Amino acid sequence: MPELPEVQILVDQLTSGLMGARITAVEVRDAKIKLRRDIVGRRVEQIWRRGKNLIFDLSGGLHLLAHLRMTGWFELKEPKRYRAAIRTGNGAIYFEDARRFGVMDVLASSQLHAFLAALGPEPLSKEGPNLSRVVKTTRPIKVALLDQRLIAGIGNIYASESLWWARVNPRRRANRLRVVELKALRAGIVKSLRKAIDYGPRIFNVQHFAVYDRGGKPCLRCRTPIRRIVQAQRSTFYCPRCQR
DNA sequence: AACGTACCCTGCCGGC
DNA sequence: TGCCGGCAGGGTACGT
Repeated sequence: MPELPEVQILVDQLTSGLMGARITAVEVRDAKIKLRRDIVGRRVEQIWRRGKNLIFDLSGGLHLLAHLRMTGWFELKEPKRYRAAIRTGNGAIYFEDARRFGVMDVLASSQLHAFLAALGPEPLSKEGPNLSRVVKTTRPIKVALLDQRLIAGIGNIYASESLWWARVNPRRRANRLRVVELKALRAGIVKSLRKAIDYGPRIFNVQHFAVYDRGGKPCLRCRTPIRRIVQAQRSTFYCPRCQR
């Protein structure tokens, strides 16, 4: 599930339960997970995210980097099944991940920064979404928004959502967007991401998408049926009337 | 550079 | 009720 908003919500949840905790043990239940044991004994100093990556800063200059991919999540209470657990003085976090695509790694600071440097800008930075890399490609704007090197944190859901808010057609070539459209897109990205984050943990109990997974249903602005197309082998949803 | 395909896995859903 | 194909919000590797 997790794109930028879901990862941010998870960061907020984990921060309240884990900040300052000392890691006392590591349990790996899935051999696909390779987790260095030398994180044991270290303290969790900060939890944050970059794009869709979740980062635990540990004492002594190590970082636990996790990418949840399709189905990964961290739970504070023990789920039926989990791939790994990190135990602390007053509890544990469990890495749950049905499809087992998620990855975790322990990195030194220099390695972490090298990895993160390859990602595009943060859409929710103070300056707002920087589309300077996005507009250099001839690919359709929807496809460009999914490229984490061009802008970080937007996935298949929020790419469609952002374009709907911006009233931009997902098939438009990224490098052909006009200044007004880019301005609308920057606002649309912020709108869709912030709106999602504002739900907090309730996000999983509400259907809050404007277009995603609403093929055939009426557009919330003009009642025109939402259209589903496939771009780069993935579903795109948009309103053919609002998004010319 | 862009596009298509295959792959990594499992769970769920609709159709029969 | 049970089976089965198709599909899924992520990303990488490869060939054209």
